[in-house]
Amino acid sequence: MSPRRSPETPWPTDVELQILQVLWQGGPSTVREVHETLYAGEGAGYTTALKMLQIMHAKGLVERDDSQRAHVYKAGITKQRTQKRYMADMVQRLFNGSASQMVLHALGSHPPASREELKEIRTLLSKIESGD
Amino acid sequence: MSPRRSPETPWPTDVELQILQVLWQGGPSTVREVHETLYAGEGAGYTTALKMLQIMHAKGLVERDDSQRAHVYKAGITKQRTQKRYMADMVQRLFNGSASQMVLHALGSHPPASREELKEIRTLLSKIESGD
DNA sequence: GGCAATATACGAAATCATTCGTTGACGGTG
DNA sequence: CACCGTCAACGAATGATTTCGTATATTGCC
Repeated sequence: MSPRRSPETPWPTDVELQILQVLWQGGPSTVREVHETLYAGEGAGYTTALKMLQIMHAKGLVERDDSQRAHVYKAGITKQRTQKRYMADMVQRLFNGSASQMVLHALGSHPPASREELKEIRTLLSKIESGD
Repeated sequence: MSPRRSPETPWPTDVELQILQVLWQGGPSTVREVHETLYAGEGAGYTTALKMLQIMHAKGLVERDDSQRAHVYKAGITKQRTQKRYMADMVQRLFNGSASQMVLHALGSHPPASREELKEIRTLLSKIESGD
């Protein structure tokens, strides 16, 4: 009956997050594509990317289509959900659970560049203020 | 000429961050105090806390007064600066450098509880809008 | 069929974070 | 002085992450 309780994917590590970014950005990709995008020329070798994707598959962080010879991997968790998860964790661990404190920090350190962004934030604030 | 380039402290790990929280919260503390606060009854043993503080001292994450038998440790980095650093990193790695996107996420997932917080955010927005 | 290119799979090394056990020093109390 | 509790120091075990080398399978092509 509960709406959608995923089996709780583990936290992506740093490298895993980089790979997820590639998949979020470029969509389902082969190992080669991920490797080219992430380590173009420099960086880790092909088998490293392969191993990482295999590990991530075992963890449920990516899904795999192995119907072709070159398996195709796609993100197993959405960018949205991951962002939310990291945010919640950071709020808890670093801002004593106060999202507002974090927002103030964010706006103070990295003020929004565009007028549209400011407007978006104001709109959301109003929505919250009016009781959602 | 550059204003104040600290020798770039390494990122605190999870456990290290917990310890820093204790020091930020309770001020300079002995190993015993940190241990009691963090692992009261449950959790890691005393020597683990000691070892962690020694490691953190070697990394420059904490400072130490060893003039007494029970050494006194205090945070070597401020909470403010650490918050800012984590934020910047997260914005870069998870929000494509857009702080606004992160703010929207934060406000969407964890709306501010109090009216004061909302007001604070609005005030900061105005300040930003008026060209700082 | 045999070869070259490209793929997956697997195991192992290197590094780091975390935890603990043990040792030796210090300090107060009887 | 001898004892007991507390302390710092150190080394080592464990587990996770990341990297790579090697083995093996598949495909297309001559």
